[in-house]
Amino acid sequence: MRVAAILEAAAAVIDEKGYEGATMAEIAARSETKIGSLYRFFPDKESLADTIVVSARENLDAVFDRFDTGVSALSIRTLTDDLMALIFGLFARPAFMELLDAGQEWSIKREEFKSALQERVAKTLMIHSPNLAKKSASDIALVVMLNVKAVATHRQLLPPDSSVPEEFRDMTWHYLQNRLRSGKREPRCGGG
Amino acid sequence: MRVAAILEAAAAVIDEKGYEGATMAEIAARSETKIGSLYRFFPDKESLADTIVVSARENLDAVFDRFDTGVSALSIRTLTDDLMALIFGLFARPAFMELLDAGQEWSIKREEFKSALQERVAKTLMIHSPNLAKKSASDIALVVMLNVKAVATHRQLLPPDSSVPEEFRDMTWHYLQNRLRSGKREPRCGGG
Amino acid sequence: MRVAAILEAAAAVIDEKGYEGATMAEIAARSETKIGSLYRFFPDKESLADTIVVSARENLDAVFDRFDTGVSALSIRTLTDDLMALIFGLFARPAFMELLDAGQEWSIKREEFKSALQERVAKTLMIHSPNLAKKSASDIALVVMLNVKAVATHRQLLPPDSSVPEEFRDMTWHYLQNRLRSGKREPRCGGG
Amino acid sequence: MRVAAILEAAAAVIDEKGYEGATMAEIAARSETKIGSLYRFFPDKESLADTIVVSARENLDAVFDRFDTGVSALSIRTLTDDLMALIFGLFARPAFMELLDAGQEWSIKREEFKSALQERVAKTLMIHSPNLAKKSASDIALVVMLNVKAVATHRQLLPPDSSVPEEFRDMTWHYLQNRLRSGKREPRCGGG
DNA sequence: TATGAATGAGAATTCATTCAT
DNA sequence: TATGAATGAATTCTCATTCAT
Repeated sequence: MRVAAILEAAAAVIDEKGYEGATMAEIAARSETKIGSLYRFFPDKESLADTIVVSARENLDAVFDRFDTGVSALSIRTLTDDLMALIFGLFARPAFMELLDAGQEWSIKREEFKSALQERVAKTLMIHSPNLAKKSASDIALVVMLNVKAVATHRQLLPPDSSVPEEFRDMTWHYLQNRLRSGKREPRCGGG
Repeated sequence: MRVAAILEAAAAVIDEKGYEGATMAEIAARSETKIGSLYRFFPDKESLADTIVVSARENLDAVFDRFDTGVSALSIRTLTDDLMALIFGLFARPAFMELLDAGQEWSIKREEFKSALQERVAKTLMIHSPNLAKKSASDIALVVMLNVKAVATHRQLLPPDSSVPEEFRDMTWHYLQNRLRSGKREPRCGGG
Repeated sequence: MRVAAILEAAAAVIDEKGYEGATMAEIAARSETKIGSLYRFFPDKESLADTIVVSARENLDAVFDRFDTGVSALSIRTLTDDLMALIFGLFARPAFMELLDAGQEWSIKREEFKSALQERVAKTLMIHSPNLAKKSASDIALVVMLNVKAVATHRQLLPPDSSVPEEFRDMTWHYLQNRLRSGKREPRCGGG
Repeated sequence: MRVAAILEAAAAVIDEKGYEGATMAEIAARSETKIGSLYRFFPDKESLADTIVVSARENLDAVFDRFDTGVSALSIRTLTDDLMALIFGLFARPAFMELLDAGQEWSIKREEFKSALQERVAKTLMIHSPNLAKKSASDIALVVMLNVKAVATHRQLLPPDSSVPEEFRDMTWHYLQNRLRSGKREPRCGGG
C-alpha cells in the first residue's frame, strides 16, 4: 500500500527532524512517492500527521478491550510490564511523541487521542483496582503514559544495553504498587 | 546586558512557537534589538540556541556545588523534592525541552549539557549515598531528569490544580528510596 | 450528448470561478464525465474554452439570419430591445465575458467570434437602416455589444430590482435613434 | 520609489495576463525587484492588488472635490466629456477593470472603491442637476462608470484612430441630456 | 475505448542571513 | 559600530495533462 509507505516514511522523517523540520519533499522521496502523488493521498502536511495519530487511535479500543479482559488477574508487576508494553506498542515512535506534544495550532485529533488513551489506561487501572477513585485513576494513568513516553523518546539516545528502560519499569511498578493498594490499607514502606 | 535580553526573548519565543517556529526577526523585536545587532552577538540561529543551553550549563557546576554541600544530611524525601526543584529550575522552560530533545542535526553542545547534568545529578546521588555504583547513579540520574522533564513539558497542558506534579514527586521519591537504600540492606517493600 | 454536458459544466464552473480558477477536475465532476474522457473530447483546457466560444459562433449565423428576416419593420425601440436580448442570449453567461475579454495569450477563435458578432450586428443595423455606412455600422455594433456586455457582466452585482439594465436599454435606444436616423434627414439634436 | 515601480509593473502584468495569470515572479522581474523584496513591500498578492485600487481611491475625493467646484456651470456636453475623462484618468488601465470586476473571494476594498466612485459621480450629477433624485443619480452614475469602463477595457483592442471612444462619449452625452433634464420638462433634443 | 492514478513544473510565500551605508 | 533593506533558497501546495491498464 502506497499510503502505508508514506506513513512509514513520514514517521521516520518526523523521528529524525521533528514535525517542522520534516519536509513533504523528503517524505515523498523516502517513500519513493512523487510529490504530486503524496498530495493525492494527504491533502496537506497536517492531514498526514493527523493520520499517523488517528490510525493509532483506531486501534486503541480494540487493543484495550482485549487487554482489559484479563487484567483483574494480573499482579501489579505484570500489570505494569504489560501495560507499559501495550502503551509503548501504541506509539513507540518518537514521531508520535513529537506529534502528541506539538503546540496549540495543532489539530484537535491529537488531543482527542491523548484523552482517549488516558481514559482507557485509567479504566484499565480501575478494572484492576476497583476501589480506585476516578480522579486518581486518571492522574495515575497520565503518569504511566508519561513514563512510557520518556522511555520511548529517549530510546534512540540510549545504548542498546542500557538498563534505563528497566529502571522506568521498576519505578512505575513501585508507583503503581503504592497507588493501587492505597485503598487497601497496607503499610507504607519507607518515607525519607 | 543586551545578550541577556536576547536570550530571554529567544527563550520566550521558542516557548511559544518552538524552535522552527521562532523567527530571528521576532526574537530581535521582542528583545528590542535590531536584527543586525542580533547577528553581531549570535552569528546564526543555531548559535543562539546553543547559547541558551550553554548558559544554563555554565550555572550547572556552581549550582550543584552549592547543593552538594548539604546533600548528605538530607532525607530522601527532601533530597527528592530539592533535587527535582533544582533541575526544574535549570530548565523549566518549554524552550529548554524543545532544544534538548531536538534531533541529530543539532549541535553537540546540547548533548554535552545533558551529559554534564546527568553526571552532576549522579555525583549528587553518590554523595548522598556513597555505596551507589557509578553506573547505577548515572542511570538513576537520568530517570530523575526525565521525570522532571515530563512534568516540565506537560506543565502547560495540565490544569493549575492538577496533582500530577505531586504524583511525579511522590513516584520519584519512592523510586529513590528504593534505589538509594538498596545498597544499605533495608527491606524491599511491595512485590506484585 | 457528452460534449454538451461538458460545455455546460465548463461554462458553469467558469461562471463561478473564472477561467483560471476553473479546474478540469471540477468540470469533469460537474458534467459527470471522467477526467480521462474529458481529455478525449478536449485535448486541453484552452480547446474547451475555444469550443465554448466556437459553439456560440456556430449559432450566430442561424440566429441572426432569422432575426434579420423581420428587422426592417421594427421600430428603433423594438430593434433595440430585441437586438440586445438576442446578443444577451448569445453570451449571457459571465463565463462568456471572461473568455471574450481574456488577454493575448488566448486563441484567435475568440477574436474571430467577436468580429463575427460585430459584423452580424452591423449587418442587421444596415438592413434596418440601409443608408448607414459600413464603417459606422461596425462602430455602432460594437457600442451595442459592449452595452450588452456591461449589463451582463454586472448582472450579478446588481440588486434584482435594479433599474440599471433598463437604463442601458434606454440609453442604447436613444443612441440608436440618433445614429440610425442620422442618414435620414431628421433633426440632429446636439453635436455629433 | 521601489513601491511605485512595483505597482506599475503589477498593473502592466495584470493588464496583460489578468490577475490570476499574473505571477509575483514576473511582477518582480518586470519591476527589477527581487522576489524577497517584493514581499517586503506587499505581504501577499492580494495586498498588491488592493494597493492598486486603494491608491486610486485616495485620489478620489480630492479629484472630485476639485471637479465639483465648477460643475454647475458646465453644459451637459462638457460635463459628459470632462466627467468621463476624469473617471477614465482614475482607472484607465485594464488592470483596474480586472481588479474591480473580480469575483467574490476578493477584498472588500474593491467594493468600497466602486461604491465610493459611484457615490462621488452621483454627487457630481446632483450638483449639476439639483432636481435629480438620489436613486436616479446613483443609477446614472453607474451607467456612466460602466461606459467609461467599456472604453477603457477595449482600448487596446481598438485601432488607434477608432471612433468608438467618440461614440461612447456621444452616447453618454445623449443619455445624460435625457436623464438630467427629465426633471426640467424641456424638449427632447438640443445641445447642452 | 474508457479510466483515474501518477506526474512534475510552477505558483505563492517565508525567513535566515548579508552587507552597504 | 549599528542598522535594516535586500536577497534567494527552500517550502508547501496545485492542477493540467499523460498513459498504463
